[in-house]
Amino acid sequence: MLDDRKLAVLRAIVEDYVSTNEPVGSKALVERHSLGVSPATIRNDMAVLEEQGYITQPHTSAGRVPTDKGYRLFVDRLSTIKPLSSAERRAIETFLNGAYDLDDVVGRTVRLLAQLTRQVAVVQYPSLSRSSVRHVELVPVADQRLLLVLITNTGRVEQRVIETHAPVAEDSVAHLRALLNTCLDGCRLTEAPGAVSDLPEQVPPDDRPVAATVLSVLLETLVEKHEEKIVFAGAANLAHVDFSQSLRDVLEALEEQVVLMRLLGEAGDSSTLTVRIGTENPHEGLRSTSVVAAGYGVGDQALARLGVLGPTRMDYPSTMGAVRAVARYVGQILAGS
Amino acid sequence: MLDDRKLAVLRAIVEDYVSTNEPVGSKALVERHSLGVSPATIRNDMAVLEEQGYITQPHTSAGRVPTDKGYRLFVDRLSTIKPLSSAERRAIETFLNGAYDLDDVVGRTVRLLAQLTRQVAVVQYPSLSRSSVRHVELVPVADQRLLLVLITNTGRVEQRVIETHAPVAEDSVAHLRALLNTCLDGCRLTEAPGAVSDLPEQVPPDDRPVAATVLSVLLETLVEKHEEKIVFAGAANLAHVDFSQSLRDVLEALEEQVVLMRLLGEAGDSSTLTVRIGTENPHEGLRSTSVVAAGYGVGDQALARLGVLGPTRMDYPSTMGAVRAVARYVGQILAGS
DNA sequence: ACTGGCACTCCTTCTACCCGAGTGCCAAGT
DNA sequence: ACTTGGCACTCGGGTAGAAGGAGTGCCAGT
Repeated sequence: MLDDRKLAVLRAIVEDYVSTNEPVGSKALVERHSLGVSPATIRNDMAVLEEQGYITQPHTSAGRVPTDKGYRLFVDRLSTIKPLSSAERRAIETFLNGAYDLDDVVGRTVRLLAQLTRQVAVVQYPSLSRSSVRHVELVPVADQRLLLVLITNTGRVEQRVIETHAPVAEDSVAHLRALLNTCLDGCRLTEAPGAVSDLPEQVPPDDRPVAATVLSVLLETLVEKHEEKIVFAGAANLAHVDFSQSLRDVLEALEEQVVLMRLLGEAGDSSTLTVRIGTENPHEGLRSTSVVAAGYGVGDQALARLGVLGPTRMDYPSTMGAVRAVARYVGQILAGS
Repeated sequence: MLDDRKLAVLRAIVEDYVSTNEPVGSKALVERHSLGVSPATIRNDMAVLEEQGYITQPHTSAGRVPTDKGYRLFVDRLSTIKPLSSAERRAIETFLNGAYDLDDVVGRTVRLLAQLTRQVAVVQYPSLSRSSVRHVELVPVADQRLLLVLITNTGRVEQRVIETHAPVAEDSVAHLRALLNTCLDGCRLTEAPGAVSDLPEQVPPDDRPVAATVLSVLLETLVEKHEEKIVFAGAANLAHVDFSQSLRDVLEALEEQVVLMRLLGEAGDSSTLTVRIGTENPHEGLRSTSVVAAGYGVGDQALARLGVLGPTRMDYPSTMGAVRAVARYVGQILAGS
């Protein structure tokens, strides 16, 4: 029911609208793209496209604007992901290679992605649940306080202060630390609760209350807090876009971790790009924004996701190219460290 | 040259303009404040105030608006810091008490301050240079990689991955770790370079290259990276303000660490409030914003600063009250942990 | 199936205009 | 010497109408 030319028209409309930010009319269309037919013909096609819900006109006597459904079709069938220029590739490399710890990697990534796409970038920290324990450290920092540091194979370092409610001997701490490392070394975090279940039996009775406290904090850190950390950058890029709704809503949404989490979606297959357009979005205030996201990680397994948020009227091919490239590169960086 | 009534007029103008966001005229002024004189008299006073540069009119036949100089006088001599309501005090307590590590304290603080003032909040992490070492941890995370973790008495945890370029034996690592802790425990970070200067001599010749690498990374972490970390929240609160300049400039400035640092100013005496108004600001894009900042820390010594950024047209007494209260409370929290 | 022509719609821009808030100044009053 | 009421003046903002123009839908012809 949509022949090739109608699809070409839709594609042209999306492209023109994205680049000019103005409703596109039939005349402008034939001038800018060599469609080989007259404006009148295009008008007929447009009428059909509109009837089917792919485009709409802001008011009579204005050009057409793609609807969310139109963008969806464009993304699914009419566009190909645009590879980055070599200059951009080089920028990614030089920018990310200087990073020296996970915080730095994530921080650089989010700024890079924002700059590359001129939109808002969102990066989730590698999820704890898919990581495994590389090392557990237990350090007394005061009379009745221990600091628990957990280092994962993804470079993530979690720290928690533990109140012991009673002084703990150095020896006990050292013993407990050794035990923890024995139980947990290399262990997937999801399997951690099982791995430490019989640990209390191995500590002297006197130390059991402390051990229990430490364990409960440890498990809490792993289970409750897991994959909550997420950052964004490039809010300034929103300023020059005029949103139909208030910019405030978008900024508010961005400051809520929970919303950001849902925005990026489930961590699925590492290499898949997800595009969520306008009303497909879970959050109320983001109805006129789109999100392009991808998982990143080591090998096939996605550790977390990153993506870009912008107006529905965005340059999908380029954005998708940037997101994909950055996701891959971050995966490599993480694999190497 | 400015008698009491003229000062009262200026105060009234600032207050009215802040609350209504509209140029205030002589008639409105006598109606809303009991000044006991006629509009004509006020007009004369206004003319003087304008001549002296405290107020200005956007155009002839409009009311008056305070200038930066006017706000300055208001803040310095015409206003008193407004204490928080008890509800607000309670909010601070309940919100900050749940924090369990430094990241969390800082994160909660910045969100709290943003919410309290309905503006953009900025919080600097406790400076490394004024902290002392509580513990140094050195953990092998791969064949040729060590993770260096540095824990300070302010609860800050710094981590760096170190490439050793050669495999290192467990024993050597343990020895080095012990040495580091002996040298550095309780040591002020500023004195760290001296404290470790003779450390290389104490390690076996075979391990000296590794020790040197570790030390150089350690010192680099302490010296170069120090006090760079800073966060902000509440950007959404900027959206409903209409800036004379573009909102984009402000958002851009906020995303640059360096600018944020200079914004808060030097960490001086812990309890002093600094107010920087409009053009007093160091940064180009922030010429129509004001910053209210305070140091926070344990006791008299300021560890770092926090503050609020908003339009010059802000409610200074309340903002100053909130900043002061939060700074004090964060100091208490840090002292206790 | 495509095309040119044409009438129609309706947004946008421009102009002219009025209204009113607010001012500065002045002369008179205290 | 300050304060006050009166008054003319200025200028921005809002409204109404007109002109302009981009774009459409439809129709009849090829």
